[in-house]
Amino acid sequence: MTEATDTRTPDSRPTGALSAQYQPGEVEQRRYEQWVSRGYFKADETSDKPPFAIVLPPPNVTGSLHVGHALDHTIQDALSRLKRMQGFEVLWLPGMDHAGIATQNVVERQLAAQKLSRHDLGREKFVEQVWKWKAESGGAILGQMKRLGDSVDWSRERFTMDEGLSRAVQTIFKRLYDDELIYRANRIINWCPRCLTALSDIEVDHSDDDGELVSIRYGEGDNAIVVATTRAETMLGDTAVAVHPDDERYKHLVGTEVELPLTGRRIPIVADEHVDPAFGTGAVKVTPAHDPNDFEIGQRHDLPSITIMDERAVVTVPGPFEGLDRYEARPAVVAALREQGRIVAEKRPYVHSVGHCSRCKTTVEPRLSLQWFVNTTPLAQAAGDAVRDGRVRIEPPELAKRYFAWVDNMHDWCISRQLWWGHRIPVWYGPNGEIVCVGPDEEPPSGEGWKQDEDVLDTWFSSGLWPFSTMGWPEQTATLKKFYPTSVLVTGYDILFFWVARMMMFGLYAMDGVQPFDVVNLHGMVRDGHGKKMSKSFGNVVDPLDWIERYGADATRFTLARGANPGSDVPISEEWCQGSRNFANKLWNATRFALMNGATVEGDLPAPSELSTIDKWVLSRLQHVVGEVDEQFAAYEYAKVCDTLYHFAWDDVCDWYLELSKPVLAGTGAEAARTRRVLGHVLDQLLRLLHPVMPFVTEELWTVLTGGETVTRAAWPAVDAALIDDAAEEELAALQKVVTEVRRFRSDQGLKPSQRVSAALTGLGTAGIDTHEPLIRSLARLDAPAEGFTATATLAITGGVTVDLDTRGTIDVAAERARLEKDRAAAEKEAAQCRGKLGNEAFVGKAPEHVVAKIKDRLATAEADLERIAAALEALPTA
RNA sequence: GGGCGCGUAGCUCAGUGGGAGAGCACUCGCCUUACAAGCGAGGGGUCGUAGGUUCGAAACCUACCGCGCCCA
Repeated sequence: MTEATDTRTPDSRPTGALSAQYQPGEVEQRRYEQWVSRGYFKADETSDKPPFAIVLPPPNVTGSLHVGHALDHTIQDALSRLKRMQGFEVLWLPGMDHAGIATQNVVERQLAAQKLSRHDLGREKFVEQVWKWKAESGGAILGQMKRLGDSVDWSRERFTMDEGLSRAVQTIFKRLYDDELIYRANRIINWCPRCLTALSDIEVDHSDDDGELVSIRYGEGDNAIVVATTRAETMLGDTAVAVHPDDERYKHLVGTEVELPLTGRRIPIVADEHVDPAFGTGAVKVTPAHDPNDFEIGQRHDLPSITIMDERAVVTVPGPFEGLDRYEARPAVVAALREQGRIVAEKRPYVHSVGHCSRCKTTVEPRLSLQWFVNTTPLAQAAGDAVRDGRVRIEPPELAKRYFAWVDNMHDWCISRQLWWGHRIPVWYGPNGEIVCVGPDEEPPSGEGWKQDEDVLDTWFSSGLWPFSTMGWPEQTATLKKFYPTSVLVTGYDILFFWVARMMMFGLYAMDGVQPFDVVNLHGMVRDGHGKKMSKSFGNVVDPLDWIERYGADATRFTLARGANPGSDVPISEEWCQGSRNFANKLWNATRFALMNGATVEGDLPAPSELSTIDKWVLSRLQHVVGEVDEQFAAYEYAKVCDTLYHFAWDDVCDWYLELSKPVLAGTGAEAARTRRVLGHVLDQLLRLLHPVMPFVTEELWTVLTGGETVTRAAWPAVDAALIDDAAEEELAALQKVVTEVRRFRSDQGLKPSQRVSAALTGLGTAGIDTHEPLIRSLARLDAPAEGFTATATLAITGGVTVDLDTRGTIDVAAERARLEKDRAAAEKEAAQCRGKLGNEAFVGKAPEHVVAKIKDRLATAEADLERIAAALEALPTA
């Protein structure tokens, strides 16, 4: 891999030629190490430059770099590199999340392999074990980020469980507690019977699963009432039957009691607005301890709650079902009811929405238990207002609707987890029922009978503090002063609620109303080349490291960025990555060609008055491109940035400018010198523009081309309006038109590129391109008319140029006729369309003047074309 | 059930009132002295359907059909 590029020392101008192909592997590793060791990514809070800060969404310590990270990081890195070049003091702060349940599960699985549970070790030993795991196998992703080229400040790496962040967690917990925004209550919460912990609403994934719907008759005769349920076993904990108050069918039963089968208990029939009379029989069983809706009904009607299962979802009610798991108890209960003739109807399969633990996929069990909650009402209000009043901008703006839908209807947040890995809740319970919340600088109460709460906090509690806890909060650090609020938060729209809303709530609360970031830039999910979700079972998962290995980090990044249209998902495929690799190679070869031809960045750029039209044209195009890229970056339009640069580099620079410049570069005079300077300038600027997205190849080429130390710190190109030259652009368009038309003729005639053809060109002056005749001849492979020149074909080109060609009698008349007929059809269609519009009085009367003028122009062009085509057809020998 | 979004070339997507575009794929011709990971040329779309607004609709409005996502 190294033999390709090792002909020069890393920092100097080339001592030999660049290889014919770009080999990313060696370049990437060498450049990355150099960047870090030279401190290019270090942020300086004492700098006078304006700040630009991004905090990296902390990946899980258990994670490895997947393609979603690759997209997220590519965007953040592009922004960071752009801003560095634009003269900002950039902080991109890396770190990791301790990922409570996920990490604990990893270590528990390891223990299970040795037939051990965490309880065998005990809390202290277990947590020690987790730390050990973290030290040995955690954080693999950090090394992988380097492969991608992430320009993070490694000296500031943080971990949500490190000392400083733990202090931040305790500080904010205490504040919220003292402000009565944290409370403890017996509530129904989502419970994972496998992880044995509470889950917040967002840690539950819903899916439509096959189940059963069983209709059960409670009571006898006229008093009988039928209820339907997908979870028959919970009937053991029913404490009422509810019907809608206006439901005529049951009016006579409201207020009466009915016997609950299998238990002998008598339960009331209550009326509640919440019941949907149209669903099933219109009567529902009420199990307050095992269903969130039923819990609400229970509260309203003051019903008792009977817990019938333990934390592992095993039935605890004394009797025949005791000791059965919920899935064993369900058929057992149904069988017992059937024996009593109480099963009225059964529907299997019955598809309904079922909640699953987002970590282990186990079906969650709603469970009544004592947990800690955050009262989100005031916090969510502030989080919504910050976006409503424009202090925080969500990009793309359409996604703000989703954000509002969430923050404006937020439930209180269950923050306690029955885990051992995480921030332990800083609350102590005394022997006489005292409850003390301990702040970071306070000593916990000691003495007989005091015990700390056993639970830890939800992982998102600490990651919600990330934008300021990582900068040293609660201390008033220089870093916070310089870099808070952060500039942009880049993340996928899937964690808008998980994380963004939490950071908004905590940031505004902890930082006296100052938002944690000015802009939230949301991107989509990475999908395969057919827009399908990537999944292991489908076998379409892309490993970014694999692509980096085979195609290079730049190609991988370019592919991702090129697909990143605002608000929509990002499809990628290996073919497209190959295309990106090809693009990197194109840049490599263009630079190689330029160096071989003496391109330089020494000295001032010649004044436009001294330059050829070709040079003026490419400089003019460059100005437009710089302006477009600036606008596109400012609008977070990464796909468009890539597209603009791809076309400028490939079409304008490589296909036209380099080709047009070859004859000049072959010379040695002053004109050649000027073109070498322009070529050097254009490539220098192009490599700068591409650096944010393709950092490695641009660094390698730019340092070789310019002799500069690094492009990472080179100034971002600025538009020079004096170099915009409409006349040069028009002239080039006319030139391109002639060349393209001749090429088309040659191709249609089956003339090989090696076959020179004599031709006479007329009308170049009319088109304003008479000075370019030699260029046209070289690009279109046309020789000057020799003695005995006889035109066998005539090309009449829009703009007034005529090319008479002597094909030495080999003209394919049929092909030429077909070509001309096609052109005529197109021109006729165009002319008819224009005449139609201009003949429409309403159009001429109501359309804006410039639109009408444009149509008139088009008609004139089409008519002139028709005339020329007719003449050419006329002149064609009859077959 | 509630909300949001999307249907444009074979595939993936830009285009949001005034000549249907890109990348890839495809066809043809080329080892033209930077690059075959390349060069040149070309074919291909009644812009989901039906109405409406407008001088003019792929774009705006309404309905419908199909697909996706989020929430319950």
